[in-house]
Amino acid sequence: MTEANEALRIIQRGTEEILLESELTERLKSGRRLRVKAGFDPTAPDLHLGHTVLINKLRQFQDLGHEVLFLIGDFTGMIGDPTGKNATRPPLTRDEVIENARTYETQIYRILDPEKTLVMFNSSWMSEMRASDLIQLAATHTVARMLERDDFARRYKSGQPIAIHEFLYPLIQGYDSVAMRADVELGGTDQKFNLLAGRELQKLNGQAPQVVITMPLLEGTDGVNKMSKSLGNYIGIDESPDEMFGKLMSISDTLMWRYFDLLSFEHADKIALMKRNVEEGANPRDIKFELAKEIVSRFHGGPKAGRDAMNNFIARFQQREIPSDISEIELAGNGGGVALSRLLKEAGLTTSTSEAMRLIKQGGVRIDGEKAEDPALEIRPGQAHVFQVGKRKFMRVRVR
RNA sequence: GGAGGGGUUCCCGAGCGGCCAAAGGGAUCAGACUGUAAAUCUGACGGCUCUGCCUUCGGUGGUUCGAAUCCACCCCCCUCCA
Repeated sequence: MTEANEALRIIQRGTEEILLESELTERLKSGRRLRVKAGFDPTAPDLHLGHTVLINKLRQFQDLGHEVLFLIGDFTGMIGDPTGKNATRPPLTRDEVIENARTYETQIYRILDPEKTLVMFNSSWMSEMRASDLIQLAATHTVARMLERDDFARRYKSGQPIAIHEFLYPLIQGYDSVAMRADVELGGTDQKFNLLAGRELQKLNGQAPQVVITMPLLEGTDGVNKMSKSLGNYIGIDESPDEMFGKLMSISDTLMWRYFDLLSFEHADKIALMKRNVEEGANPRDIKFELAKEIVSRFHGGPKAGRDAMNNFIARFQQREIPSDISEIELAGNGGGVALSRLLKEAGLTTSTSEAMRLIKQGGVRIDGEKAEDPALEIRPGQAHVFQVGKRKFMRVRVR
């Protein structure tokens, strides 16, 4: 087996699709240092496990000696995207973009090798582009072709608005590949159309078309939608070990295997063995512990972090202990005490006093481990108490 | 420019003068059950100084004792025609 074939095997693992594989093999054989592109939005510098599926793949390219071009789509980000119902997102300022980019860097270098990473901004070529250039770019694709894109097609059919500039996004993204002279571009499966636009534009510009690699989208903790910050079903790579561990434990048994496939670095054979064990009666929870430990260890400095998180988890949920590292705040009582419902709101444990009252009525609030029943209960100044809302929200509060 | 349809609470979507803080579903949250699983069941799901009060149904103004529901103007979206 030649070296290139070995490299191909590594790259293939976990991918959804490689277009065209023959081209990739060819380039790997050339022995050149390949330019591997991946684009990111400048808006959400909060990377979660879903992103890491792709970033891990980038890392593998680096390990094989190639260079990663980490593209921040600040040009498109500055235009702002007025689609969807969620109130027009205000365009980002130059400073915000730079700030976000910096946050990206601190986060991606937990996975990527800085020595083999080049961070680029598409504004550096897009802001040079003149209107006539842009029109030329737009002329390369037809409306019918654009409407082939799955989400455009769906929105068009169901009567949802599509703004004209949205047609430009795939073109700009494709043009980025031209400007960057990308050999390979990675993206989620939902990016396929845009990635292919890159190939066409490169061909039109006399470049060899980039190899397109799509990665599966990781489902969020709900097991249904893809992991995303806005859906609140994500596990951020910056979250505390306990938080991360807990969220991983809360995924369903079925979803757990998906996470193994897409996130674990364990050998495929070992994963298969675990699967067999569960089928033969092993408690899936224990397998999930392994997953949670691996992930927490990866992002929190080694196996000890994983073990600690697991021990905390067991203490807190299996033995129902109150966690030891609760944050503490002081509230000003105006003269006397503070009504319980109000205190919960001010401490940020609930979003409104109405919600606090409801939760108390439903038995979801505890004070120092004792169930609270009366929303009007006055909390007197002086001693601090531990307030608990639901299973996981704790806070120590002292009334002044 | 013309014709038609539409904008309802986080999302989808019913309501079309009082019984509407607004059906139903989803999401979410709490409780039970558990492995903090998932599934299931129960309850909640605008705000507040909470047996009551206040603010909401694209916007503004009007009709009415009373408007999400009627009228006028405006804004936005979709479809068809040009």
